Amino acid sequence: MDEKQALTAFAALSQETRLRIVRLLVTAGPEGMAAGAIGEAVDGASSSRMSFHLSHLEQAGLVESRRAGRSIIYTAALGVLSGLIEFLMRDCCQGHPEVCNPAMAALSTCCEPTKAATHA
Amino acid sequence: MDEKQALTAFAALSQETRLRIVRLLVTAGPEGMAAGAIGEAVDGASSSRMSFHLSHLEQAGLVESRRAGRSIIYTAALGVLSGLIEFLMRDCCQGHPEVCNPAMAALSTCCEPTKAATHA
DNA sequence: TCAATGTTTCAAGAATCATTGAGATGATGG
DNA sequence: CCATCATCTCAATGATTCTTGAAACATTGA
Repeated sequence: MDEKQALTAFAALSQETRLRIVRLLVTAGPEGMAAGAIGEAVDGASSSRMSFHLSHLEQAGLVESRRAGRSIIYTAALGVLSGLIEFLMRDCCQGHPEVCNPAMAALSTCCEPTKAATHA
Repeated sequence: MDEKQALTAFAALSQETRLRIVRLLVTAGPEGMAAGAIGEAVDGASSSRMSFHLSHLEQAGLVESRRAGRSIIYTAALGVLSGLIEFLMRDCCQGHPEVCNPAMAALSTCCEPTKAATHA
């Protein structure tokens, strides 16, 4: 994740509808959701508006799509999301563990403390 | 950190000059940097442009300012930054440790594995 | 092949955001 | 008090982004 990708990802996440889409898709897991279902769940938004935001997110690399019959199924790109977190943290932690440590504490509320993590 | 704050923070970080300012200030640490010095370091930008971006960042809560003589010194708001990371992670990890674990590994490159972190 | 369904594409208009330059404000030293 | 320095504010302009509605495209079932 370089600066340019991070910029694009931040821009994608800085819009209410898109942020909600991403959150929804992350919780939806690997099966993902059809564009229409996302629209209903998120906003009651028109199909063209949803399509606009979904393709914006796809350009930014935050979601992926596949066709299933007439529907197009979107899934969250978990790898890119964690890359963004990494980017933020790498930048923020340089000699300032007071940034990382609260983040680490937050992580431990949903992941087992992976103390096996190797120093890259 | 609620959705609205996160949205504002993402918007603030989605602009090249502002993202660079934040990175610069984080590495500058608690002493911070004067507006003029930030401008030179980041961009060679005009003073009014710098002021625009700095106050945008301040509104978003990502930086703080204090006056010192004629200069105004800006510092990164580390707490808000880690709050944003937390927000991203809380949302992204729900039942999907494949998002958190790489982030955790990344963290461990700059922070000691804080396995003492308590489950909130 | 036809009609229906789910989604995308396109063009136009409204809204928001970034940059510029001029001028205002506030602090300092002589 | 005046000149200077550092920064901010404001209004105008240009650029980008979001929304809307109409039309196109792709897939399915009859």
